[in-house]
Amino acid sequence: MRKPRTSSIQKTAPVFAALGDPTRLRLVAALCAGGALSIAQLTTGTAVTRQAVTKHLTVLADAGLVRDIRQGRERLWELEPSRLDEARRSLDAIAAQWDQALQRLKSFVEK
Amino acid sequence: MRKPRTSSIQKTAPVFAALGDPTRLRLVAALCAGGALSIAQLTTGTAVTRQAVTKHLTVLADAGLVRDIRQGRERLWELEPSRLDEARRSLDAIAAQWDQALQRLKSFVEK
DNA sequence: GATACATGCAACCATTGGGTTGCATATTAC
DNA sequence: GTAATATGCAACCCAATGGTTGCATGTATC
Repeated sequence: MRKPRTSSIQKTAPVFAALGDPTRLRLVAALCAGGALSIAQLTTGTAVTRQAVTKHLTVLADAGLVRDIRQGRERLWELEPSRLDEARRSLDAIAAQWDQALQRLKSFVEK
Repeated sequence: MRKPRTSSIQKTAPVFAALGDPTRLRLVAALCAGGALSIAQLTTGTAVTRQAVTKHLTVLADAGLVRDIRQGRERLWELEPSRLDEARRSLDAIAAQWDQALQRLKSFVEK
């Protein structure tokens, strides 16, 4: 396994940016739990408008985190498994990198 | 261990937002590798201004990811271990949640 | 004390972002 | 066909963001 270079880690910025909003994070959580959901379903119980939800969904889609499937007059949204898995791996990589830094900091304090 | 509720996961949004910028991600990576660095050090080799770097550092600081220590005429920046560890755990939690969703999606396909 | 270095502060600018409202269009359901 | 539902499109608004430049201030250094 190749040590992650800075440049590759930087490619995760868009994913982080997409997740860096409470509303979008809520949408992802809902899709995690609820499978494929329509815009209307994702809107009910929210403080924001349907249009706002739509916008957030397109942002998530641009980051490759979700995908839409047309079904009749509905537009269902679901998680994008491959990209989500990729993002998950990025998180793991960063977590590992942080772990190293934390180790280093800790050993420095104890020195 | 208590199952993560949506509300608790949403608290990680600011951290994601802070990391959702290539420049800031680069700064975090630099601090991961380089320990405590001055603003000037963090600026050299960058396309942006020293002021821009300063702004990004305050954003990271607001998210609790970095901390500054004054040393003479320099202002050194380093990772905030506790908060970083907390963020790391959040990432792990989300990753676990995603794993569940991925499992569910996969088993659905194979059904 | 004068000079160089590291940073702070403030104003300013253009773009993006999150959100809304209003109206048009497709797709069921009756 | 008509009514109801689900969504699309576009314009608009305001606040936040990422960035700059110019100048002031603190701190070493000689």
